[in-house]
Amino acid sequence: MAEKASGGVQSVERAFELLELLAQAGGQLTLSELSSLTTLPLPTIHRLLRTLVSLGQVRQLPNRRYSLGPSLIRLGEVANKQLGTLARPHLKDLVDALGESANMALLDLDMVVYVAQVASPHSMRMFTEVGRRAHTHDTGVGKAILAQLEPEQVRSIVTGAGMPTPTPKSIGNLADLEAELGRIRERGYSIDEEEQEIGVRCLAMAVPAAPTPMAISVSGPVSRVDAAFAERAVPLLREAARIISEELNLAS
Amino acid sequence: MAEKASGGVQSVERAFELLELLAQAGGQLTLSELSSLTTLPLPTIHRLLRTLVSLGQVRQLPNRRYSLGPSLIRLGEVANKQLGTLARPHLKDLVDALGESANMALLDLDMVVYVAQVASPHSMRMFTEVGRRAHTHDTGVGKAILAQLEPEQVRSIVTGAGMPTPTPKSIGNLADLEAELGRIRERGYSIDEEEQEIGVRCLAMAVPAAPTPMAISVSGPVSRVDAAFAERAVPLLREAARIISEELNLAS
DNA sequence: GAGCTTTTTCCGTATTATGGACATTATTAT
DNA sequence: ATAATAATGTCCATAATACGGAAAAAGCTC
Repeated sequence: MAEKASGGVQSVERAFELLELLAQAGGQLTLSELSSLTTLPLPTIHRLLRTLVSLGQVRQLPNRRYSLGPSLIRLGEVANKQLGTLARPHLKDLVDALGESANMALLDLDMVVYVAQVASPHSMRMFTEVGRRAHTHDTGVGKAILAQLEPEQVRSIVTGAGMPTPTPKSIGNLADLEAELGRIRERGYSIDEEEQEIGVRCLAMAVPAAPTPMAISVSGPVSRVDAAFAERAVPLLREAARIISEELNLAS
Repeated sequence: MAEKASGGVQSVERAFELLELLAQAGGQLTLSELSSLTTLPLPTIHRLLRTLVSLGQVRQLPNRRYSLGPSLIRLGEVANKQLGTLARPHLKDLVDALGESANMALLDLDMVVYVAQVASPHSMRMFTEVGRRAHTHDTGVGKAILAQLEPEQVRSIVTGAGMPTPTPKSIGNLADLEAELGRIRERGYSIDEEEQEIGVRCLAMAVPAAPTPMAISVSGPVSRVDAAFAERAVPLLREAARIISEELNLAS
């Protein structure tokens, strides 16, 4: 058993390998397709899948294809809440230092979903409901995440979700978006320049080496979130993203 | 190893047992707390958790507590999409038979989230965005789900999420909600009687024996979704819920 | 700093998971 | 409709993994 080098329980590692392959396929795979994507022998794949089916983590369809099962949904939800719990102290640090609302969002298929927010103490402040979904192309967190992905992935995501233009400043086509992502990569952070909502500016940064693409941001009215604010905010965003990354990757 | 009766891979079953315990705890557990909730010996728990930590499915916090890890989020998202895919043909059957929009939602911590919709062919129709979250107390699917839960769970959910009253017909307190849930249990299905939106009525039914609480519904304007409609819709909703339940529980 | 509790590691071995061979089922070609 | 082929599922001897009691290490409380 050649891969016995990680020191973990082999069957558990193999089971999650299969779950990841199903997730990456974005849907369903046959036994043979799984077999072509892994070095595991067919009887081993079959036995592990059968176990996962009996646990509800995988389903076998009438056409014999396998897909991720509904029991993973609740695990994902709780994990999502945990992520918010992890992020909140760091977002609070950002709010304490900068005075504007701080958020965390992660990529959910072809949209971003907000998983944590700490609101600014200002009476006039950005408030983003946790659980709210938004497009990637016209949000700071969305663009920060897209900037980390391969061009084909970016195309697939924005084609899937569409590119509505809620404000005159919204990016509405792929070419402009790709150019903007290039600028984001150079600059190291993204800016939502009133693209989602007139009067609101947002600075965002992806969390490096995250197990699922995610980003953090600070946002507020353009009158406060100006160039001087950006100068103070960017190093703090970078540091918060780094710390979150570190916490996510502890003991791995 | 006394539980070797399921025929599956024991380590995989044990690993998911631990993940479920962490999920049920809603957050974090120590090794000792886990040990008190399972019959597994400490070294076994430790080895399995270490494997899960190395895979990113579990995180160990600086205070040595364990929590669900971020890698489960993406698995949950893909599983969620799969659920929508599974549901859609059955929702379409409902729309074909009844002419009104059909939806599926599931409980996501203390809210419901819509995972699938097939819209009515009418120009005037209910449209619910997939991914949208809503309260449980003022939606048909939410109340159908709550009616399946223990009273303490219901209390916890609606206390956590709050009970806003978007219309004059919305239920705004726990006592009225509990009475309503009693009526739903008797009737076998729930009704959103313009509680979420004036002019809209919704009939919903929980999916029995679902791995995560979920419900399906049909909804439309009160002028069309009347008593005669209900008489036709209820048996079809029940049948669709049964079929979805069956598909979810295949080979388990 | 001592004592107690909890977590982590060790390691001999019992038992499980393995995977090649083969059986069964489904699909495709004729 | 039938035969051939491909894919899936099962069997079982055995290799090697995962097990769990014991002990060591680490953390917490007083």
